[in-house]
Amino acid sequence: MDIITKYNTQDRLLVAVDCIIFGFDGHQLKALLVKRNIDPDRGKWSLMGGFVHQDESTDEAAQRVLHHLTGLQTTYMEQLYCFSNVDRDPASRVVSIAYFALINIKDYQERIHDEHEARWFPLDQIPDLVFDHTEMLRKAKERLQQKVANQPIGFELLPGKFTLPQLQNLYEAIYETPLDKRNFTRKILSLDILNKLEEKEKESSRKGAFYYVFDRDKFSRLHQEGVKFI
Amino acid sequence: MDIITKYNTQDRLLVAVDCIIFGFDGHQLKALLVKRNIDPDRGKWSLMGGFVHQDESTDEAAQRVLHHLTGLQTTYMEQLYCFSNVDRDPASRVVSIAYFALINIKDYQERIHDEHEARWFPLDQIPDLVFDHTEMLRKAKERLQQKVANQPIGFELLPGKFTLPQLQNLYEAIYETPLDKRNFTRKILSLDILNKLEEKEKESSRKGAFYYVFDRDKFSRLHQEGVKFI
DNA sequence: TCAAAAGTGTTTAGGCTACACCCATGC
DNA sequence: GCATGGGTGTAGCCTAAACACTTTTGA
Repeated sequence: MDIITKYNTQDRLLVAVDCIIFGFDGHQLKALLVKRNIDPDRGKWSLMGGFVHQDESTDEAAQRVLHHLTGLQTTYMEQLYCFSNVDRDPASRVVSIAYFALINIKDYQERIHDEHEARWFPLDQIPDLVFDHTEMLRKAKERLQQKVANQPIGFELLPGKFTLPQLQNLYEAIYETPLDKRNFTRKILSLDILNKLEEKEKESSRKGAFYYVFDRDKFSRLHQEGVKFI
Repeated sequence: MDIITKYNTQDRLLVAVDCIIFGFDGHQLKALLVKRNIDPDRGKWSLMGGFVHQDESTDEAAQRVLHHLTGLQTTYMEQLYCFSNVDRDPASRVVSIAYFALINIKDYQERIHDEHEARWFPLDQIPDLVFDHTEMLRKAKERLQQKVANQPIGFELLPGKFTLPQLQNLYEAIYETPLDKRNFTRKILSLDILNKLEEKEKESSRKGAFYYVFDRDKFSRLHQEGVKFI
């Protein structure tokens, strides 16, 4: 069978991307959802998604979709899983590649609300979602937990400078479990990937907490993979 | 925009699956490759793959492809990653979902050789592969290493009964590093997921090594996820 | 009797966990 | 001066790593 026969007789499918966008407001881990504006299921909450074009990779499609929603270009983004049940979208056969993104919620909160009917939902208050998006979100949360334990991606969810209590809150939110303050501090600082600033954050306490910044150079001097974070 | 307009104006893409099939012969970890029999790159070594049909999920497509090659139905199989670079297949735009499978090499070795131009290659002697299949294999190996440390999937690569030295060989092959025999034995046995048989394997030593079998019931009494194996 | 692989315990070091009090500051 | 959250040290436990000799048996 030659190439024309083989390739041309095959089924062609709609391919989509859906983005699970996580943000952290200092207390809660949240996901960004939009109101779906096409049928079927118009008006239900949904992950942000879109179809993959002929001339772009799924990574590029996911970046395009995220950029369209948030204006962000260089967010941390990672492919999650391909969802392909035949009847996952009742309107048509659509294979969807799910991506998850981590963004710093503060910087983009307002812009998002202005431009789209989008809202941040705490992970324990997610509404019913269209199709298999609930499953996608569940899987994304799982992956985030795994990932954050071994790679310094948690910092993507925080502003450039952050306090140790904020960082601990983030890890507690991701793991859904309280952590010991002294053990947490010791372990993070012992990795030697943070730089302490002179400046203090004074909004959430009278004493104030020192700001730290993540030092990518220091980190890259560790093993690229496999460093245990928490 | 209504559903007809939205869905019908989208690009439709060829979607394929490619299977990274791992086997273990008691000493080496191997991958099953086939000679590609269509253009482009006819005659080059390749992962086993095929196009996804309109009426099947990618999981089903991967099972179909694996079954076609090996006759196996119920192998351990897991989705690996979606590869979607626009020019990954020079003949046409094809999005490929890669799967990796673990099979017991001994039971199926002859059948495979008879029916297809397929061969087992040790992982350190993989030939040039078509398209991005080298990258797929690299990623599969990485995933196997991660996975086998936390879940008892290594047993899928062994016959139903196996000796501790065989099991250790397997882990050494996957991790590409020697392990201490005493520490290995103690750790595996302490998990209490193996049953020792009376019978000994006598081919590879004069003394003989006791056979063990993996006990799925005992295992499922442990946490479903998150047990550290090695 | 020798060669070749199987089987078996102990010691040590490092990391993880649990735990409670003082500090700095704004009101 | 008091309420609030920030910051700090130690001791016990457990797990992981290092390490060498004896056993079995076929040739």
